[in-house]
Amino acid sequence: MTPRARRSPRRTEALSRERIVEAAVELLDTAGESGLTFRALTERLSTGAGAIYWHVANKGELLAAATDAVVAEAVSADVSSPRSAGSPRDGVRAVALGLYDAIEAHPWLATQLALQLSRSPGGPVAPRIFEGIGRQVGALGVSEDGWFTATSVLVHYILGAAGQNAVNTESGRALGPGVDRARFLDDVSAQWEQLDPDAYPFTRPVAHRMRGHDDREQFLAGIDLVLAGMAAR
Amino acid sequence: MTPRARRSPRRTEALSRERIVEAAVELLDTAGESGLTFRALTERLSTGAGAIYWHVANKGELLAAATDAVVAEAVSADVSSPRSAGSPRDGVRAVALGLYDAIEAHPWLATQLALQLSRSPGGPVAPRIFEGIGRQVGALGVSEDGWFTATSVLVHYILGAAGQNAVNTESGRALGPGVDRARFLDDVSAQWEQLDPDAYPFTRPVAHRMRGHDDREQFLAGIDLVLAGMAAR
DNA sequence: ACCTGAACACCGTTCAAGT
DNA sequence: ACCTGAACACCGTTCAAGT
Repeated sequence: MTPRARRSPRRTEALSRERIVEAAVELLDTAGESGLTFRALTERLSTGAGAIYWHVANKGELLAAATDAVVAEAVSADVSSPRSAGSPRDGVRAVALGLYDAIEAHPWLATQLALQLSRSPGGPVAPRIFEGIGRQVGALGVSEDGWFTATSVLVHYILGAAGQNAVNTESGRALGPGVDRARFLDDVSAQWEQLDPDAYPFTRPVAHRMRGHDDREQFLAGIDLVLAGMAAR
Repeated sequence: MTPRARRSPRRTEALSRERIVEAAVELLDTAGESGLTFRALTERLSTGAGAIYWHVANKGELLAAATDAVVAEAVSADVSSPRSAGSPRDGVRAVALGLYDAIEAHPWLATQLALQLSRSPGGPVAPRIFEGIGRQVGALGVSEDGWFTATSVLVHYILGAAGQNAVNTESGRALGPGVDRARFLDDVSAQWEQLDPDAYPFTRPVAHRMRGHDDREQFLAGIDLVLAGMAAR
């Protein structure tokens, strides 16, 4: 927590895939998506480019590994949290908020998640999230058919909504999470309010709903809607 | 439909933003995301790089414009289609399938949509889709509160599910849409079936649901689930 | 087996110069 | 106002050479 903890990487440690992925996450967090370059990475790890390619096939694989590492932590963290000890519905909420928070903490995650899922759904990220959500949904006791559909809808909604609400500053978040976020949503709201009323008769009147606060509450309302649909089958 | 229709761009026409965007879409369709470079674009339009920069700020803006152009067509196309003349539920289905098909026809669209929405939600793409879906949802007659939430869930689900099911071959789709797609889903299914049973007790048993066919039906089942939740409020 | 780092191919963007 | 195209800065990746 000290301002300048760990400056130069300890050169004594040997290079490994884990250390490379760890450095990549740190670089993404501090310098944004455009900050992750092999040159920046070699400097941070005080090594050569070829050394990284010995452990990692290419940049795409590195980004996939970084995404998976962060998602794995986010999904597993809340599974047995005290909050999920409540109703099954609370369990779904807990995992959803875990992913929501992870995207808020790592702005690059929204984009990478979307890239990962659309470009290589066969990768490790999709089943990990699916399992995290599905585990909670399973506790609600429905048929396999309803379970699969509900979990699919929840996963896509969570990733999409959290991604769209994430402040993506490209150079890491600037101030505290609350401050930035409120201004960001205000901006989007203002832009939606300036839409042509004739072309956007439905969207314009609800633009104010994005204003300022309670995007978490709105996010959870969507989850409740899906759960209600599941119960109604 | 002839194999070699329009080879060299007619140099007589003046350059314009529309022609550039049109060429970008064609390039994305035929050569994939990595095929869209300013060099390929200048060659296709038989012009210089600076000429493009006169009409378009940078590559990001060009990709946003290409995405918006395709989405605008997809969303508007089905709004007054004969199929949406049925129940309001059919209207939602029609717009959803319109976007689904657009992503299938333009594999790069899934990625770009995700990038656009997560990186610049203030852009034109988000409200356009929101309006397209919301218009249909509005016909179902619910309170503004329920309307906003349901539309949000639907939009994210549609984009996420369609994106994940899209075959992304990076160099354009290879064969007919049906053939490729079935094999693609089979592959993903096979990979999910090889997951560790202990770590994935919920996901592995439903892997077979991705096999081969009827992903459209599964897609629509998710939409019905949301609509059921809306009615149950 | 693991690492070095110069070299290569390629890309987005700029800008002095033209019409 | 609109276009040309060479030049620049930067990037991912390779590979002969080292230990």
